[in-house]
Amino acid sequence: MPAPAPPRFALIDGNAFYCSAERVFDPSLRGVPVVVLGNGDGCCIALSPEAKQLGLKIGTPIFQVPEPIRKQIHVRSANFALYGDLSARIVSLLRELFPRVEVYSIDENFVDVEGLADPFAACLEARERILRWIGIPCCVGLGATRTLAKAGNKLAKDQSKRAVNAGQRAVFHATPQNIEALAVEDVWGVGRRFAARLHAEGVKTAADLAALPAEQVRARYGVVLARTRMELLGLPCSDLEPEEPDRQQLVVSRTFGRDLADPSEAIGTFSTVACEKLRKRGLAAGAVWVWLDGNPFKGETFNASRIMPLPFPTQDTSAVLRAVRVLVERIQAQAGASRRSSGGRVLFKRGGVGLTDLVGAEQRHADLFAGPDSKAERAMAVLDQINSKWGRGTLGLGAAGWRVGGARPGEPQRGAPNNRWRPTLKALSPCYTTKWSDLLRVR
DNA sequence: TCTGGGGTCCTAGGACCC
DNA sequence: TCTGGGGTCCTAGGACCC
Repeated sequence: MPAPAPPRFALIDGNAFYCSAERVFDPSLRGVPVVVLGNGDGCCIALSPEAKQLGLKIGTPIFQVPEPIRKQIHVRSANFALYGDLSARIVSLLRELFPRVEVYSIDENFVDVEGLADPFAACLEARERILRWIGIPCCVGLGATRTLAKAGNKLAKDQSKRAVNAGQRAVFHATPQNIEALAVEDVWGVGRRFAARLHAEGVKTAADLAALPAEQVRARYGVVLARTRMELLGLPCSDLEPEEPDRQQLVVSRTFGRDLADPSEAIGTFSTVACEKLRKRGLAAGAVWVWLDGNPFKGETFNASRIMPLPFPTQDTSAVLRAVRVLVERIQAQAGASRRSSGGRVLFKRGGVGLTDLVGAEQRHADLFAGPDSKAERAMAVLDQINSKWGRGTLGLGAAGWRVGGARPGEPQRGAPNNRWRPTLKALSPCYTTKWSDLLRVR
């Protein structure tokens, strides 16, 4: 058998990242089952190993967890400001150690290990530093392709779980010859649908997928999976992308705290947040869309979306809000019409705003009639400055001046009084690293 | 009572144009 | 009334990712 190709890529991934992040500043959470809940304290979105051992699954609504189990777990509301900050610290640490780093997600980074004398040792060292300096335990996968590095990462997680010497075993070099232990559904690029079809064909492991004829994969599953198969064989079809590509769209959506007959305030707030993100990235939106869904858990299957092109790509919240108001009214009219015969009305459970046809704000060509409205956009810049200094929601527009960020228990609700659509968070940890008021006190 | 949020890419089919 | 090929753009739907 030929010697496996040396690894070119490594994937460094924080273990149960949100749970580990909560543990960094709260030692009482270490060694005990920790669960982090998503929007409105709805579903479990992260589980510590101890929580997984209790049989909890990602995505389970917390109210479905049996009471005896719930008594044993420590629950936190998702605190993305904290997680994002710790993630950025990991990235800057990695940039000191490796020539190229691709930020793949909040808890995963690909790095370039090509040409290193001892890639395995380099990754072990990176893992050790992240653990010691930032406090997040990681696993590392190495491979000749990004797909193999991903596979190695999963195998490293599996073997370090059982190992006595967890540090050493948290790094795994995956090769086309040693991936038979990886279930095909755990291959990067194989989701639920493909996994079911592959199983039906008798393809159970990553090695089985790699062994399928190329044409067969191409014909039955498309080019994406065909590339995945190539990468499992050690033939690279993709490289690192150290530069973040320009966004194509920007979405803000939520499940409402309760069912709403009139979701316009909530949608207005999402629009405000979306526009803040837009300006932060130096982008302008050429079109706006809105969608609203009923509550499928109560048998309400209504859902609809509407899009509106803007006369000129804009960064101006008030221009977006004007479009959004029309779109919401149109969807409400459609919902009303669909219920007129039955005499009922539609209650909405979930909705969102999308900004699309994004362009760089500086790349827009001036248009005498359509804009940009530079006066309005300067006003937006001032608004952003004030909100970044005093906190999101300090200042807003009349049509949407209510608060979005997670208020903690006891914190007064700023903004419009009628914001009951927003779920309250019961167990939000302090923003230890991003808010002066939440700095840890040592005494 | 309470059921996550934010993205990308590919493909097929239709409209439209030459 | 019948008859063509080829290109592009757009959209909707389906698959995937974290």
